[in-house]
Amino acid sequence: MSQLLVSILDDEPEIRQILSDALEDAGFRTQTFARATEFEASLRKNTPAVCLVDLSLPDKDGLTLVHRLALEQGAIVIIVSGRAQVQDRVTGLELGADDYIIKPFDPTEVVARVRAHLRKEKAPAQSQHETASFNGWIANFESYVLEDSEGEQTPFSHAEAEVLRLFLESPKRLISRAQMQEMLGGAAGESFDRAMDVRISRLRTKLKEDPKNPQLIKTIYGAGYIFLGEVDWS
Amino acid sequence: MSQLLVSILDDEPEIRQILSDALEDAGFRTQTFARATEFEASLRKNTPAVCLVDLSLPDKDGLTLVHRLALEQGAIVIIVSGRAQVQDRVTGLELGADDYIIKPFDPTEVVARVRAHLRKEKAPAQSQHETASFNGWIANFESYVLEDSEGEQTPFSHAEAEVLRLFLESPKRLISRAQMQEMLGGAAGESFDRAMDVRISRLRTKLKEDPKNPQLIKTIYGAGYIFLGEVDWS
DNA sequence: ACGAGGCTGTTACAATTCGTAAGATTTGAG
DNA sequence: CTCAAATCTTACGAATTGTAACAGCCTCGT
Repeated sequence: MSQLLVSILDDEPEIRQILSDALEDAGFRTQTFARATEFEASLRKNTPAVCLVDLSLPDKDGLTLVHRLALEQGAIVIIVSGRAQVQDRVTGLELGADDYIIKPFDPTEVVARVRAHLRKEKAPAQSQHETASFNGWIANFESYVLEDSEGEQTPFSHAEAEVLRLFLESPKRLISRAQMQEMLGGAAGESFDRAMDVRISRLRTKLKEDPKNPQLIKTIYGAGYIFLGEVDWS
Repeated sequence: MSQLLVSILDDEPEIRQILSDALEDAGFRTQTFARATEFEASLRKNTPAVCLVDLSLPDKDGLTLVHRLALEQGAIVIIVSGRAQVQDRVTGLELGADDYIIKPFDPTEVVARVRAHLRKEKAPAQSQHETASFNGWIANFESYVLEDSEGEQTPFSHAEAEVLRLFLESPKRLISRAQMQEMLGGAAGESFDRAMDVRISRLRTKLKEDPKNPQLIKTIYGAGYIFLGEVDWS
């Protein structure tokens, strides 16, 4: 159940089918939409890891949609379009798309490109930062020590560090369990979810979170977690 | 503001010139190399932000170079190749390249793609307005907390947030059940109505509404709901 | 080798969320 | 006023998440 979700927005049923089949064969979960309004509705529920969007939509301007998705929500957006002019591609990319694939396309290549973008998101630049401060805390990833505003120090483990780093690298963004699994290289399965629960629980304890009302690590029922906090790497 | 460095590795002088010109016009600094060994030597001194690499090199296997650069060093690598087969592209991307541009290319598009990859690397999140105040209440959609005029805080759930956000985005306007279903991506059917009733009921409780005479969420019998209230997003 | 201690996943159970069902209540037409 | 439809509320249960307890594993120092 925890595979990465790819949303496909295209008005042609055939295209939807081809993309959906190829991506599911490659191990992704997919959602398809024929119209932008449906797609936007789904965004309130699920956060897809990647969005494949056709620009020629019946009910909305695709470019503004891409712009909102990519720049405001930070999603990975790949335009799949029949418009092959260089100018189209350039404006698409400048408005925030991460890639621009021209129809007709080869499904294999689409899958490869989706994977390439996901890989990059997972391993952003050589993370040479080793300490981060947030809301009075200082996390040191060299010494594996967490220091609170009074200077009291608590060590944290490697497993805790993985989760904490994930949160600190993407604050104020919903992180689904599937994304965690992807980024932490967890083996698929039911047990991963429980293990992640436990890791987060232990991390919350060290961060002195009130279990009833956590301030930093928020749970979104049925969706994932959000790390709130003003993070400052140094 | 120091300019970003782009390294270009290609055995054809013309190509090097075209790419270098286009990128420098776009505000980048460039370094060009004809052979892989020179390029590798330069890596020890400078760390380019992006590498444009041709695969058909005289002195080395381009693919292993790409692999080392992208996966081990975490650099942004864009392959620029004359080999247009889908298979070439797929293996290039799978070995770690972030993009694959086919010759002949349009320099404008290359620049746009370079920019797109750089943008993604450094601009992960950008959240829009997250709090709204109305009639003495403050709703915070980051922390999922509702605060009344006395400062008392009540958490609200994700499902409640969806409804509340819908109301706050369209105050003083009739919202029909059909619209809610559309916006919230609910499955059609009788059961959706009941579920929405319950959500609204719970929301009303948290807003301390008098069931007999609600001030904020008004029911329009047979039509839908209206949210009254002076909403102010910030 | 041995045992202490820490780390981590697993299991079992508690707590929370949220939709569904069912009965109560309200609304508005006739 | 009467009644049917629409809506509200409460209670319950399935799914999801939290956490305590346990066990296996690894790393130490002795």
